[in-house]
Amino acid sequence: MRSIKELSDHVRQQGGKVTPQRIAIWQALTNDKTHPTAEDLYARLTVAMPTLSLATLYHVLNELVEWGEVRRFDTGDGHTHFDPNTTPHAELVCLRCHTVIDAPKAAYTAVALPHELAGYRIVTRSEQYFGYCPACQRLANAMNLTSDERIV
Amino acid sequence: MRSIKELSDHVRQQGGKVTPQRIAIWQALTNDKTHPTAEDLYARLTVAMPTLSLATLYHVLNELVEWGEVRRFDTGDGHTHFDPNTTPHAELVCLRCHTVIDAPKAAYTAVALPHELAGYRIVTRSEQYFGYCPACQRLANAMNLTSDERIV
DNA sequence: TTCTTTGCAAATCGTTTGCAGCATG
DNA sequence: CATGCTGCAAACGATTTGCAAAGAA
Repeated sequence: MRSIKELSDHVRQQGGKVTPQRIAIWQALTNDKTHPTAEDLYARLTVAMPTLSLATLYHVLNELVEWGEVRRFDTGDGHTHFDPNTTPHAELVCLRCHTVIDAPKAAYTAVALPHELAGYRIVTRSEQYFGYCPACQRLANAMNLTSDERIV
Repeated sequence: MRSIKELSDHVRQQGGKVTPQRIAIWQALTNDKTHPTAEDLYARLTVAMPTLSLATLYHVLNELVEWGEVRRFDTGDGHTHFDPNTTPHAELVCLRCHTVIDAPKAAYTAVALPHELAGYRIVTRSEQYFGYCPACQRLANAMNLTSDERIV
């Protein structure tokens, strides 16, 4: 995601207005590596800005996604997650408990982002690895043990 | 996604049952490259199996995702899309109209899928490019022209 | 027979929308 | 001041859940 200053310029260029709500949301996302949901951000933001509405938050998030400043992705937990980190990296998502962390650098494609693909003007790229986290693997093992015991 | 036969074996190994509904859904997904939503699949399936319920479809889709046989992803249109294609490829998603197509082969990471990353047992990987499709670019251009005319 | 799965319908809940008042440029 | 933005609350709609009946193994 670009800086608050650059985003402000971008909004004004589009004939839009730089409001305290937009700035607050942009600030909350800056350097955020927690892959927050809208609810996560709302909880954080309302501490300092109690009147902020979820509707406004969604509106600002959606425009950031359309601008390619933030990526939106799905972990299977029924909540949409957002990530302002558009630098080369990949996420690691657990297929059972749906937690997300950034994948080790070695796992990410070093291929440069093309400007154009099949006539599409490319803005950003997203990469996710899906598997089972250490905790869920232990859980699965424990369940197998139980099944074995039942056989005995 | 693995073959119907392999999936049948997998279900039985887990102590599950191979039902006509599961088979029908597996068949519908086999070789599907359209990135269907649950509703898309439901419409297709109920032609031959009118009593199939959406609840069952969602249940079967969710278990396929948990097994790593199918990937679930989000295009921003409010519908979850599914893809049984777990071979190396990437999707191209329009940030404005939310359509999805497979990206050209050249755009996909040639990096082999690791079996393990940060303690996670890796099952599958997903890669998406986000940008603006030709039609939405034309739309944006048309809108800019209108603005210019307004200045005159 | 046993235990999983199905189907129906209702419930859930994340997200969007409409509109009147407000604030930015 | 003109227009875009906000907040509220209601609407929406995709997905999930509970439970009784059905059917694999």
